Amino acid sequence: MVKNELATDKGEQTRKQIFSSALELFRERGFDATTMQAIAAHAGVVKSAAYYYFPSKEALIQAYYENVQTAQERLCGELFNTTRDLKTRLVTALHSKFDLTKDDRNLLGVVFRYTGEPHHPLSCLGPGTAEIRRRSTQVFQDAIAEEKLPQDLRVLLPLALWALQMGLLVMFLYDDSENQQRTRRMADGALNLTLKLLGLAKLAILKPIRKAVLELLQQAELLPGDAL
Amino acid sequence: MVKNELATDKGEQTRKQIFSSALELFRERGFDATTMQAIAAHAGVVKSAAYYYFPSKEALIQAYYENVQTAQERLCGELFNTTRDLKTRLVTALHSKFDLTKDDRNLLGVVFRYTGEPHHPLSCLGPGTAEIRRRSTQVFQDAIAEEKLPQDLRVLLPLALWALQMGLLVMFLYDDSENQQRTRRMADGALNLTLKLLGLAKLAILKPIRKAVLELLQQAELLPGDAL
DNA sequence: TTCTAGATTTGACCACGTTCAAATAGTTAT
DNA sequence: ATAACTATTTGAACGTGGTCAAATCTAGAA
Repeated sequence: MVKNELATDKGEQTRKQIFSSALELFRERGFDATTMQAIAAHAGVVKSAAYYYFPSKEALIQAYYENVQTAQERLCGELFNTTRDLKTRLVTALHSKFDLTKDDRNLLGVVFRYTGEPHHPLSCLGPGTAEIRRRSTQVFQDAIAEEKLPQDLRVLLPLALWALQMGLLVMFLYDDSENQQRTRRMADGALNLTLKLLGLAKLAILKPIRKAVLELLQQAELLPGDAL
Repeated sequence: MVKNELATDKGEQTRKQIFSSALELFRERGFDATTMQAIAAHAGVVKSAAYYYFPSKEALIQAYYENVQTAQERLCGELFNTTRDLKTRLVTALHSKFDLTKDDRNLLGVVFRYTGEPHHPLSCLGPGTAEIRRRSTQVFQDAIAEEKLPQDLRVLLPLALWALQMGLLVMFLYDDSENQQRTRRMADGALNLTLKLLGLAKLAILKPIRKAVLELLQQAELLPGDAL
């Protein structure tokens, strides 16, 4: 995302210093209460050095989220190699993101800051974040890869699951129940429901519904490329 | 929301001046490019006067959104008095918000800025905005008021429609099609689908699904008070 | 070694959102 | 009219995110 092009070894070190200082301070004091000056000082550099590596304070959060995504891919990748059970796969896909971020909910919230501003480079639905969105969706695509499914569902499901995850993530941020049990139960419930509906999807009576949904999403340009 | 308690007449005038100056400049230059200094100057006061009436720059957007909400309530209220047709009512409820904000999409986006930060006073899902959320939901409650519906749906539907509206609003912000046709078609399609599903809801085979959904939302504390 | 081009680091600086204590205007009671 | 109290207005100041041109460092070529 930022300065990930080839950099000098020393540069890479500095970048890591700044990043981990930022994380530490964000966790300790919260995002807004942490100044770039403090981050830089903690990393042993001057403020403008931080801006050499990260274009903005929020970009540090973006980098954090990319790390989380990478970790999720690793976790899920391992599990997908060892079990073929669809439900286990999906449950893991969802819960892994919760597990990875449960202690950083205040950081995570910042990811959503520019949701409503399409032109902002960090808009979580904008073109600037398309790649990480693709990766996020890919996890679900991998999760259902082994299933026998009609082609349309093969496209639709990962998208729907990604959307579900986004929604649950917001819920996760607001969830004040112990260890966010509420959100986790919701995730499980939503998955069960999805699987149940998946079983029902072939029913004749639901055929027109399913077709209608698909057409709707198609004309909304939500299906193929990266409209959203 | 802000300083709506009794104020002097002159104070009220000043407040209006500042608010309309803000709107004008936001529309002209965009939210971020407009400085509080500029707003105040345009309103003929000094910068800190603006802060006497609005606690932050974003609070001006909040005030804008409240105005939109009020306008929607008026529009829908009128229509609900003249037609009993459910679809017309729901279509109006959705489209009115689009119509009212179509020229202010860049302003509208700011409303979502603190979606991921529950403790921020302007978090669009937080306690600080509960009242406007209630009003927003009330419109849909009014829209379906005349229908014969089981009690659970009477609670569930307005909530679902409010959520639909929020989702569509985000889509609306990203929609670069002429006059946001795409989002509008999506809204109509989603409504059709909802009505179709409503017709199907009594079907025996769907009974367990419906029950499952309800239980899920219940345990997520999404139904009654203002958990979210 | 010296030169050069690029990567990195620096400190000075700016713009803007926000705060605040003090000044002023308005209103009400005596 | 005066005093007392509140609502409003003001200007000065602060902190922070971000920019920039210049300085320094690094590594390879001559």
